[in-house]
Amino acid sequence: MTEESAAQTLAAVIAKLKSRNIRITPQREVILNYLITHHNHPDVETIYQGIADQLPNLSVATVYNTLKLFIDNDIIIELPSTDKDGSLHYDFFGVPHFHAICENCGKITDVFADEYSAINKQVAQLTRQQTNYQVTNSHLEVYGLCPECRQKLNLQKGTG
Amino acid sequence: MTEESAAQTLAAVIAKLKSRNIRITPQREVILNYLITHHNHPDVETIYQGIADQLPNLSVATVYNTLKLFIDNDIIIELPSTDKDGSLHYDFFGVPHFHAICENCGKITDVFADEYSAINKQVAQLTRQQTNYQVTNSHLEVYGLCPECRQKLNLQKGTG
DNA sequence: AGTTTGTTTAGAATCATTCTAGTCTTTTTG
DNA sequence: CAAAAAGACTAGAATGATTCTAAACAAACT
Repeated sequence: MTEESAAQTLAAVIAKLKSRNIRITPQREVILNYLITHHNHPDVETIYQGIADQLPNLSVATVYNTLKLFIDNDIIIELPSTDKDGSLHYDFFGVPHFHAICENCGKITDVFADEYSAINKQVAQLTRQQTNYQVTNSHLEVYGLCPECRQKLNLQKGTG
Repeated sequence: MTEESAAQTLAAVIAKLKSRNIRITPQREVILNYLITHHNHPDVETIYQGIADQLPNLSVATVYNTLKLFIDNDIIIELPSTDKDGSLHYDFFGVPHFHAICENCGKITDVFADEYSAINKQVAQLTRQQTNYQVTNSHLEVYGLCPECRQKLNLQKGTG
C-alpha cells in the first residue's frame, strides 16, 4: 500500500466519522492514522508507545475511549488476547479479511481471500434465518500452528 | 437433548481425555458435566456458583485451570466478553456451530446450520493455502441486534 | 513404603480496563 | 463576540478478572 492510498483511506474514514457528527480531534486522528498504517494487530500499550512522540501528553484512557468509538462505528475490530499476553488487539478493518492465530506463539496473521465476501454473505443470511438477528458484521478466527512454530516443534520432537 | 445422551457425551469426552493420559479428577468431571448440560455460555463465576453444591471446597483457580485444559484439548471454546461484563464465556463444542452476539444486550445465541461444516472446510483450506498454517479449528462470531433489542430500540425511536 | 509427578486450594499479586473529577476545547446561542 | 452547554482529554485511583505462589493432597511408579 502506497502512502498516498493510506492518506486517502484516512480522509475517507474521517469523512465517514464527520458525517455522523463525530468530532475529529488531534488524538483521534493520530490514533486512526496509526491503525491505518500499522497492521501488526497492536494492543493498547503498543499504540500508546507508537504515537508517544506525536502526542506527548496522551492519556491511556483516551486510547481506550477512541478505540471503543472506532469499534462502535465499524472502523476497527477487536481481536482476542492470545496466550502470550492478556490484552486485546486491534485491527483496522478497511478491506474485509479474517485472522489466523497461532496457538503456540500467539501471532496473528491476516488472511485476505476473494471467497470471504461470499462466505460472509451466507453466514449473515443463515444467522438472520435462524435467529432473527439484524446482522451488522462478523469476525472469523482460525486457530492453528504458524509455519515457524510447526518447524520449531517438529525439530524439538525429532531431537528430544 | 435427553439425559441419556448427555451421559453418553460425558463418557465419550472422558474417554478422549483418558486416551491422552489426562487424569479425570472429580473437579474436572463435575465442571465438564456442567458445561455439557448448560448451554448458556457461562463465565467462570457462573460455573463456580453452578457447581458449588457438588464441590463445596472448589477453588476458582481450579475452574480456570480446568477450562484452559479443556480448551487446549478442543472440548470447549472461549467466547469474547460482551460489553455488559468483563469476563470471558465458555461453550461446550460437541456439535460445531457459530455464535450470534447482540451488540446491545450482550446475549450470545448458538447458530447451528448444516452449511457450517462446508464453510469451515473452505476456510481451513483458504487459510492453509495463503498462510501455510496447520489449522486445528476456527471460531465465527456474528454481531448484530437480537430480536428483543431490535424491538426495544425501535419502540424507543418511535416514542422519543 | 518411598519417590516422583501432577492436581487442588487459598489467598496474594498482577495488570488490563474502567471510572472519576477536574480541566480544556469546541460548538451553539443570543 | 461573550456566555453557556456539550463533548473530549488527562491523571490517577479503583475495579475486577485472571494468574501466580506455596503448601497440602492424590495418584502413579519403582
